[in-house]
Amino acid sequence: MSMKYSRQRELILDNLCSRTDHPTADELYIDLKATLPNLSLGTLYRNLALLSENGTILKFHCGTSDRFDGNNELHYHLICEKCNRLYDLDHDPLLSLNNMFATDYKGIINSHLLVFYGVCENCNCSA
Amino acid sequence: MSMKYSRQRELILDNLCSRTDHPTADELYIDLKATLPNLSLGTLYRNLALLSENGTILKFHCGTSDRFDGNNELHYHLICEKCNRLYDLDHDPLLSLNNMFATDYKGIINSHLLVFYGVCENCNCSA
DNA sequence: TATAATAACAGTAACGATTATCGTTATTGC
DNA sequence: GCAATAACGATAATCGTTACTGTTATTATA
Repeated sequence: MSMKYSRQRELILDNLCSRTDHPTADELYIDLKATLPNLSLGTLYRNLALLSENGTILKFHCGTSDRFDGNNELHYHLICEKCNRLYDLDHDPLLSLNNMFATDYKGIINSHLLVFYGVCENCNCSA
Repeated sequence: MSMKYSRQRELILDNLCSRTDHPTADELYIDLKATLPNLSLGTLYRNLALLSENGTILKFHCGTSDRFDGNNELHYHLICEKCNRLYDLDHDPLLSLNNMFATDYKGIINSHLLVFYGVCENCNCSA
């Protein structure tokens, strides 16, 4: 089942890659309505699933819903415990973590997910 | 609103702490039905929420549902990409990660979640 | 140990994010 | 062009979780 081109998928990916706020499906949907007034929420979900399954984008669960990231390179996140937003953290990828845990492990370690919990700069300053 | 004792909560916690398979609410429910035939699913969810909010247990999202861990100390997990099970990894807590990322960060970092993706020992051996 | 206050319960309805279905439309290879 | 089929829009269904309601159990106090 090879992929066929679709304008909807292209615009979904464009939109996601142009932003760094890790939107939910619904947040993307609202924004995409401007350029694709007839876009169906089902189409959005289907394409987000396709794109995350083939590794083009990242998907992870945050609060009650999924959030998406157009940057599929290994990087780290902070979830603010006050405002529940999700932020990128600027740090080199720690590939050594995989090796560190692979020692003495009889399975295979391919990748990792590292999320920090705390208070973001905004919430910390305005507190 | 102080907590009152309840037999249901005690048995829920006992059950969760006695196992290492990180059950979903539903998996716990099935097991608890043996000792608490009248247990309501709402009661189970309410108590799991209470226990995770006060730090007695850990809750995290995995696949389509939440999974719970009776071990609330900092430790790490592996999600097997073949069988989708969740395993504990035996490794010292990396408190230095918090410090490493806190440098130059103007917010606050309290804790972290580190999950590895790969293939578990079982799936790797039987492949 | 009776009583009053209220946390917790069982049962069930509601919610909401996501997925599946279905008839139609668009893309692609021949 | 044309046939095959991936993708679409619209909408119904799913399912994990939460909220509601009247009742029961715990706890502190008299």
